[in-house]
Amino acid sequence: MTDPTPTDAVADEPKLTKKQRAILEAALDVFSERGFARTATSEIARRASVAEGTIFRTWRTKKDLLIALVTPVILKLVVPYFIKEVQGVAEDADADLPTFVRSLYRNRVEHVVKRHPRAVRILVQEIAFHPEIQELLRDQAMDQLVPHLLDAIGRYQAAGVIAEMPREAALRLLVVNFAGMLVSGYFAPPDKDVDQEVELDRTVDFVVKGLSA
Amino acid sequence: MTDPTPTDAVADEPKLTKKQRAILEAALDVFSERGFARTATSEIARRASVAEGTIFRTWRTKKDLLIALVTPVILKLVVPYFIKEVQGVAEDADADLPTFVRSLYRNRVEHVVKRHPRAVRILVQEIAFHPEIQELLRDQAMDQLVPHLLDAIGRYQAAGVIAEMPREAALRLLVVNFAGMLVSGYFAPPDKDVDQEVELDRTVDFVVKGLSA
Amino acid sequence: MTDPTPTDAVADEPKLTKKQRAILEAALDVFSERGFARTATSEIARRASVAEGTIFRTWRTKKDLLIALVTPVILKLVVPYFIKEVQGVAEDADADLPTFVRSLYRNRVEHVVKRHPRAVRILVQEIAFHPEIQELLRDQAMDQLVPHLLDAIGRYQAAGVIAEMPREAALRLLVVNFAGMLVSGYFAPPDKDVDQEVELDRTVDFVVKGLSA
Amino acid sequence: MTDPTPTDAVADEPKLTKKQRAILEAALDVFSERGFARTATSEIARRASVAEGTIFRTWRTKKDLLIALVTPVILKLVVPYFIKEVQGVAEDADADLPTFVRSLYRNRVEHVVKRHPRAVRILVQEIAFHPEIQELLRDQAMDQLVPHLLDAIGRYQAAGVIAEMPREAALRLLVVNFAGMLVSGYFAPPDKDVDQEVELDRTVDFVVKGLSA
DNA sequence: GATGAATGAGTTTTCATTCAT
DNA sequence: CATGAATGAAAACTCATTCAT
Repeated sequence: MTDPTPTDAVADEPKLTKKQRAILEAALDVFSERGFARTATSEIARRASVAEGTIFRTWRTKKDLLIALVTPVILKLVVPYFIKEVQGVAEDADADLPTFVRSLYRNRVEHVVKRHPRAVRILVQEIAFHPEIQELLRDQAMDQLVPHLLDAIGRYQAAGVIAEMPREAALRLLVVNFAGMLVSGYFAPPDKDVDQEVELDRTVDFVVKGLSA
Repeated sequence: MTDPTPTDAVADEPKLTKKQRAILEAALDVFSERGFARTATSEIARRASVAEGTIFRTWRTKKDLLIALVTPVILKLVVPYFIKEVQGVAEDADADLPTFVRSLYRNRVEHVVKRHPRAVRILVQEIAFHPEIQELLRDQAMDQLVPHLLDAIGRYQAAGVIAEMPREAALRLLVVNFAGMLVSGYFAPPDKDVDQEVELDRTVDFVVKGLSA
Repeated sequence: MTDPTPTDAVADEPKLTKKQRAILEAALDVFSERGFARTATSEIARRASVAEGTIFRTWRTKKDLLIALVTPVILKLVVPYFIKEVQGVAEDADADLPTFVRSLYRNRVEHVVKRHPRAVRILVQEIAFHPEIQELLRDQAMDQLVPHLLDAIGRYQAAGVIAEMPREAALRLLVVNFAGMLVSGYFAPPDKDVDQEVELDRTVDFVVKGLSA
Repeated sequence: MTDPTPTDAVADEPKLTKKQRAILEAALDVFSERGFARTATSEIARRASVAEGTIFRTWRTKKDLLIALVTPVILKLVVPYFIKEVQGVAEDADADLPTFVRSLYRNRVEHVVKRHPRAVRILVQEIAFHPEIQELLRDQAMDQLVPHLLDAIGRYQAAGVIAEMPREAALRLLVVNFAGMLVSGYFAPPDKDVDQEVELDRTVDFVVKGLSA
């Protein structure tokens, strides 16, 4: 909405020179295309039209560059839009499950995945190999987002809308189907929004029915 | 059940010397731990207690070794046990959806994922970067498995057991939740089978309800 | 005695801005700690709280900075206090050897080594690799100090106080034991002046006896 | 005497290929000429007529190469010939001080410094900057050689041959003048053995007189 | 004068692959 | 078949120096 060109928000970062921004932008491209380990810093420099040494003035190692790309996405994945949703549900006891799930999914998709598709891809690919990133995600996402979602699930179970099962199990199903929606986006060519809208509806419908008591 | 030591079936391969087997076994370990691109062939040689050059007598390049690891899993993912299931359904029109989904999931889990966990992990990580593997998966899995599954889905829709939606959409939901089950296994510590059994039941239940008309 | 804070006399240099002084001071630290070749100019800038480029406004190269540090010490090592001593001996034929050696050692120690310990250390470490510095030392020290000392030794030999041997050999023994005194100061912890005083006496005694006829 | 070509005993090392030996030999040259930090591994490779990567197959880092050069010298500096000397003195209470000092100096010179001049030079230059080497020298030399020498000094003091002073002070004078002898060898061109023989005699004479009661 | 971003040549190190033994 | 020393191309990173602001 604010940003009409859905792009990885390299532009967000403050106090970066043009060249530094170009480096981030290039790294985003190459890391997501070829993977972190397969990418040479010389390639990044080439694409950013920058001397190779320039990269290392700002980021001391190649890995620092990776983390600089991935950290803002992790933060955005969780923090800003989240509060409203769950609080909305918390305050409005009537908010029904489909609305909750749809707004949860849609916000993540619109604010994170559509804007930072390359960074999300890098995150998914590299998280298995970088303890620092795992930690970051755990600290940020797990300790912030997860408790709130578990609470919400608990409330829906109390209201008889979600079937009896460990709340963690329900959360897993919720998350997996969200991830599946995204991943299918990677495989399918990035065509019309219509499709994605329909896909969103269908997935929400599926999840709500699947969880129902 | 059949195989008491659930291990990646390096042993299955015929006509391999001890050293070759050791190399495959070591590569399986290291590739799955550190990723293909991050793994040095010298490390594989070290773990296999083999000279560095020995690897290249059997596999001309490092990539050949990767493909040698991943190919059998792709084949096993699809071919042998599959036929019965879907044919069973095909012949027995009464076979209900829960039974179908459960047997589908369970077979995959037991015959592929439990036996070849490292190879599956490598496959998931590397498929994005290796056209050869993508092609292999497409040729084998997609052209074999997918049509059968789409047929089955179509039959269930005709019988009113699965809601109206593109069969591909239903397939995606089916697959994503299967994958989600596995992935959660990677994160959670590999504890008791009971849990996994319960998880399987729950997932099957969820999927069946979610797909229901 | 004259200078209560025994420090490398960066402060002596005239016409230097605060920043320039800070740079010299920082370079003195780092060069003596890590050696010239191992020291990055950026590290000097950091320690001097100065921009990286600032160093090169005053000294065109890193090597110029080294020479700027080392030159004054070389000059002080020789010129100012020396005249009196040897001239005293020259005029006062009665001056005995112990007094001569003691005053020679003490002056060097007090006026050079105590005040410029880091610069002396740098000089010792780097002289082997920089022809410019060797030349400087030869021009200044060798051509000034050495002839005077050889003369004095000759006089003591004529007076029968120093044994027959080439004057250069006697000079070497004199210098080596002076250097040894200093070097042992580097190894031992820098404790009380008393010790050093005793060490001085002992070394003088040793040298005088050793040289005696 | 035993070894007609006084060379750094790279040849001593067992189980090294020709190329590995060439690398050590080249490193010995370049390190001693230009200093460790100023030497590029590419230069070593060039002089050894070897690919740069070859260096790192045997020594994991440039520093490992340095230590490989310096370690044997440290060991030889202390261990093998030492026993006889001091034990000779221990058993033969009549052994006079000049004989002891001369044999001590001569053995070190002949077995270490003449054979490993470049390695000794490297050792002297680099020891200040490498804790590993300091430790090695402390462990080997200090804990082995020093106590024995202090004992010997004590005995000579008891016999009234060495003046009263802390035994450590006498040791320092002994060592410093030994080192001075060597160092002067570095400055003077390496000419005839005769000179060095005379120099040795003179230094021994000087030290013995200097230490005398 | 001062700054610090930028450079690019150079440095150490890695590693898949080859090949003589 | 197996070995492991050797290669060389490429990788990540360093750093003295320049120059626009």
